[in-house]
Amino acid sequence: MPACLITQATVTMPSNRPTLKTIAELTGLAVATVSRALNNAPDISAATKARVRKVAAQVGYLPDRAGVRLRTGKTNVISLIMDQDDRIPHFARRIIVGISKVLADTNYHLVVTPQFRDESLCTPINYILASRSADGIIFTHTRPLDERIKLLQENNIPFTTHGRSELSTPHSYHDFDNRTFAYQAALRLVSKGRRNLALLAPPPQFTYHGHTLHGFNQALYETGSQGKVFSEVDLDTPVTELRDFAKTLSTEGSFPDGIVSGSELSTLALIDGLKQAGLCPGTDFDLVSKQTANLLDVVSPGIDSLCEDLISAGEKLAEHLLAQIIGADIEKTQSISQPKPLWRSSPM
Amino acid sequence: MPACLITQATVTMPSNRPTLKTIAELTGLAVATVSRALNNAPDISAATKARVRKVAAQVGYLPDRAGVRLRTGKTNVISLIMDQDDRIPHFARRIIVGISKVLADTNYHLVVTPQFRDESLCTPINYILASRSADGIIFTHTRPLDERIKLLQENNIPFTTHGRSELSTPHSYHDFDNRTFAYQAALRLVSKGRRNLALLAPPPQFTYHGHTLHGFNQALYETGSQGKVFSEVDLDTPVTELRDFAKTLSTEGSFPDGIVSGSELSTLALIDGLKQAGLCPGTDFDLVSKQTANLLDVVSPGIDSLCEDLISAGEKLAEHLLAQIIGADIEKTQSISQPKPLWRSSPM
DNA sequence: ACAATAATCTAAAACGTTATAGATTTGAAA
DNA sequence: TTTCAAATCTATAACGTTTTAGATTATTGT
Repeated sequence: MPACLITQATVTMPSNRPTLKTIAELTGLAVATVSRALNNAPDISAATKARVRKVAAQVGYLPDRAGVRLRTGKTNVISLIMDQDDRIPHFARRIIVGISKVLADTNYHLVVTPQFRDESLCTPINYILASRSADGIIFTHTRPLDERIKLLQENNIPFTTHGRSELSTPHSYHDFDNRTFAYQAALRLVSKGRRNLALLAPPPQFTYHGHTLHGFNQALYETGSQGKVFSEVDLDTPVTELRDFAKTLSTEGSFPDGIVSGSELSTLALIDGLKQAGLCPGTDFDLVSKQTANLLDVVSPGIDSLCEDLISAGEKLAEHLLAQIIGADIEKTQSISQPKPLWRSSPM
Repeated sequence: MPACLITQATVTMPSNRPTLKTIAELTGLAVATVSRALNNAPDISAATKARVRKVAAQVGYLPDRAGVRLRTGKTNVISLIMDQDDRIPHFARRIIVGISKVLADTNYHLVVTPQFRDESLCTPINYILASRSADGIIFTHTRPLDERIKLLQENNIPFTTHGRSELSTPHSYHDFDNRTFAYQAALRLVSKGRRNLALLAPPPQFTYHGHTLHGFNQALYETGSQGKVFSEVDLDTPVTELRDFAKTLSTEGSFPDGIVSGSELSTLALIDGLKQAGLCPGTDFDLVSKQTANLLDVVSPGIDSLCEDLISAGEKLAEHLLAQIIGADIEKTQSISQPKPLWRSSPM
């Protein structure tokens, strides 16, 4: 009777998965003892712990996440809020790779919670809070007065952010030093003889907009160079639009001969537009770009760049979060990474 | 006594989260009744159901995932196996965006399970199976005789794959029609007068390697054109190496004047190399590329491309998986998407 | 009016875990 | 030997949910 077989299989499959009970029966101990042994409780003898651990390994015991979670409230989950529409296509992926690397040594799982364009920044976080579905939260694209930070702090849940805020209460973060990036980028252009600089800036709502401008302006000031921030476009401008914008640049009165660009895709778009306008990179203008993937490897002559390592950023974020969960001081869970220069010796 | 406050807060915070019990007390019904009402059981009166649902909404009830999971075994999780080292930097992200879109209407969470380079393809899957931590699994980069498929089928867990296998037992998948892609790409080159074609093929271990070659060769055969598959490089070749390879191409005896490339980053690398060798795209050679992001928007003259929509691929995969979980036929959970041509009218 | 049936609700158990409070054994001090 | 404490283990309850089997009430047919 195949129907009977199927019914039995789907309805009352005994599920041979080993539990604490399995180990308890195998060792003759109580379930509570097995639990305490595996959790290294102080009132269990070393001999018993060893025996329990051996049997647990033999039967391939893995603690049931639902059981633990129900009893303790610990989800063993960390949640990454991922923007569904992101101009930098590899950004989230690299962050995830970094997080995964760190979580691999733990029993934390990473769940990706989407942030949709049409909803409030707080929506995904409110959901996680209401459903208590994560022990900690990571989000990116931090803003100066970020409402998410206040929300998370009020609810007393561990979190860390990619990027800083300007709120007075300290919080965990990892950030790239965009001030230094823009500063060094501008200096590099000046050292190549460029004196009329321009900055393709991040969108103004993000905190690193200010950092970038600060570094750029400081370099201008220190070197006595001219420079401006493109006001018509920013790093969120679609590449085709950016390309078209670059085409019109040369017709302007004070054509910038040195450009600092905060993303490599934007850089490629600018170069393409300027080339179409008949301008040659390396001679008519120079460009220094941030680089977060290897996208600039495919353009010659080589573009000077300063690298932000997003995978290691993901690692830092995960480390900060785990540290917080086990009670570390906020101050120990803050970090800033420095840009790594990749100056090309202009081949050809 | 602040210490006391802290202790109370952390140790015995009453956790005001509403449960079935809350609703039961509020309505005067039994917990079981509330549960059955919310689950729309047939033996609960419509009036009771309405009342329970109203109160549930009022108190903001969300079922506790751990409780459900412990009782039913249903995790409400689907797991995406994500390769940690992927040549196409935005691939996983777009898939995730698509999956998230579909899962947003459900109470499924997406957990990303990393696949590390040094471990077997089966390692992440074995972990998920052993820990029963997902109701369904999605993986990508499918191979002809994919061991993961056999493993998952033996363990009777819903899964779907990006890409097909050549195994005889049918399974759920979503695939891009790479045969048609290569076929149409080659035809396009022929229509532009190119007669000596070359294919930058996918790595041979993946199923779509065969599909791509098939379509390419069919176009050669039908048009009576010459063509070859690059044997020294493939789509997994690092871009710098690919660029160097392209530089040497023109010195060969039979220089290919039409190239089919399966990824846009590879395309950019090839173009850069050929340009450095003094060859001009559009005149000395033509190129048709697959496009999965907007990377080719930043190069002029425009490159003909055929688009694969990875976000909609993610949607399809999620839909297939959810359909399977509620018991759909395998045949209904298979799909193939067609390339969307994006022929440029060669500006400039 | 009575029994049979349908409709609606409920009590209890179970999933796997850990915390609490208590039980038992061991060892040392008196 | 007795007493007390330390060391080690265990029984029980609880986390929130659903399933099962049974209880209660309302409805129907005679």
